[in-house]
Amino acid sequence: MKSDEMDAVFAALASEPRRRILDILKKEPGCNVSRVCGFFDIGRIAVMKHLAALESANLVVSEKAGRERRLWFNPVPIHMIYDRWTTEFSDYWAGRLARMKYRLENAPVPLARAKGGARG
Amino acid sequence: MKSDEMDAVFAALASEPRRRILDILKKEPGCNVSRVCGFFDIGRIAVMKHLAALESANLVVSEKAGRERRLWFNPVPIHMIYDRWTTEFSDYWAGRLARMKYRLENAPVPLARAKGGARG
DNA sequence: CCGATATGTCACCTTCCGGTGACTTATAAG
DNA sequence: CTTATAAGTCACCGGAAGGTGACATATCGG
Repeated sequence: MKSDEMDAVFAALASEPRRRILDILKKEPGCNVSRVCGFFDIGRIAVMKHLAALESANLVVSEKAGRERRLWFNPVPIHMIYDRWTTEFSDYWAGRLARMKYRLENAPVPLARAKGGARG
Repeated sequence: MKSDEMDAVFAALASEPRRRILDILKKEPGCNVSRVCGFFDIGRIAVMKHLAALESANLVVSEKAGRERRLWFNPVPIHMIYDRWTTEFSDYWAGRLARMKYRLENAPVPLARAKGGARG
């Protein structure tokens, strides 16, 4: 997966309405654009732009059926990221994570550990 | 994990320079801002803005040590998303994925099945 | 103190994003 | 044909993102 493809996927996911669209398409696979619009207060053009972002990230695929466009959620890009994370962060997931969580969540800005005690 | 926290995490990850910063901090935990800047062609202010985005997503934590600011990668938000995906997409990961991959990767825009075949 | 280094802050610019309305095209239905 | 519906395209606007330089602040070293 190339870097700009990752950009597109993460950017697409970085928006609550777009994540919601994915939920809708999971529940109603093959529904059309108007149907998706029905779940939102924003206008149709805005929804179509969100769909365009999702399609360019390959998180949504569509096919034209008559005058409608039918939409499906595509889990493949998310699965690829998931797989990558499995290997990329396996060290952290096992054991090292506990220490990090201690360091990071309990001691946000603990000034104390400056340099070698060279304080003056 | 709240929705706007997700927004922040995904938005932070939707940028190659910011993902690269995470890689740097994994390899050099505790390094300072200038050190990170050394890996980039863009200016220091731009790097600091990227760091601010990462910190606001809680993907990076820092502590002030003298005149320096030391930086660490925080895997916790990624781990939370990973865990969520495990449950959220487990249906797709198992079996249903194969069918989707067929449908989606071999037939990107298969206009052919529009009206004739009544999809299912 | 004084100079050098590391970082923080501010104003500014350009580009992209998310939203809008107006209009066009394509299909369905009569 | 006509009319209604689904979708696509275009221009526009406000605000946020990503970059810059100039300047301010804090710390280290002598």
